[in-house]
Amino acid sequence: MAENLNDYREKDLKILRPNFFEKDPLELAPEILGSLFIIEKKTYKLIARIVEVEAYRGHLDEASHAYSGKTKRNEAMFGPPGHLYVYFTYGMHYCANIVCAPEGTAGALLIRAAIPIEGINHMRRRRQARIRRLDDKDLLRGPARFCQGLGIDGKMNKLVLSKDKTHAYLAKDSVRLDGEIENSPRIGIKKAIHHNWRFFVRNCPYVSR
DNA sequence: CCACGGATTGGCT
DNA sequence: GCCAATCCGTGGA
Repeated sequence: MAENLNDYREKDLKILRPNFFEKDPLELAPEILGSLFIIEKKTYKLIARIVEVEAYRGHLDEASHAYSGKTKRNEAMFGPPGHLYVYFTYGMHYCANIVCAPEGTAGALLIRAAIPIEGINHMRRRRQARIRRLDDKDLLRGPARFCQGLGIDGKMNKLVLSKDKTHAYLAKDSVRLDGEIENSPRIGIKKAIHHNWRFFVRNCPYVSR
C-alpha cells in the first residue's frame, strides 16, 4: 500500500470539477481511488480518502439500478456527471454514488470505503451513536458506513459536487496509486457477478471484506 | 393492491 | 456463519 494515505497536504490539492467525471465509470474508477472526498461544514471540515469503489452502468449492466431504464429513484444516474446519486436501502441505510458518464447515459461509482483523514471525531460521533466499539478502520468501511460517517442521506441526492456551490467536492493531492489497484467482482449483488467492476487499493486495511 | 427482496450492517451462536 | 432490522421501489395480479 502506498505511504501517506492517512495524511494529505492542503497545498497540493487539485479540485475535481464536474466535467472531470464525464467518462465511462470503468475508466473513472481507478482515477478516483486515492482521491479525497471533502465536505465543508460551517465550523469544521470532513475529509476522507476513497479506497474502494464499484462501477455501475446502464442498460448493459444487469446489476445496475438503471438497468430497466429511468425511474424516479434512479434518475440521478442519468443526470449530469459530477453529481451524487444517493439511495435508501434495507429500510435503514443510505449509499452514495458519484454520477459519471455524459448526461443521458446512466453511469455511477458506488463509494464503498474510505480512510478518515480530517474531522474524525465528527465521523466517530455519527457512527458511535449506534455502535459500541469502533476502530478507525471501521469508521467508513462499507458503503452505508461511509454515508453515516459523513452525514450523507437522501437530501443529498442529486447534489452537485462543487467547492463553490455546495461545499462538497472531490480533490486529488500528491498521492499516486500506480500499480496498487486491484479489481474483483462486485459485492452484495446476484446478477452480473462475472464482471470485475469493484476497484480497490491493494492491501489497504480500510477496504471492505 | 400486495408481496418480495435489496449495491447492508451489527449482534449473536 | 447466521439472521433480524426496517422501509420502500418495483413488478406482477
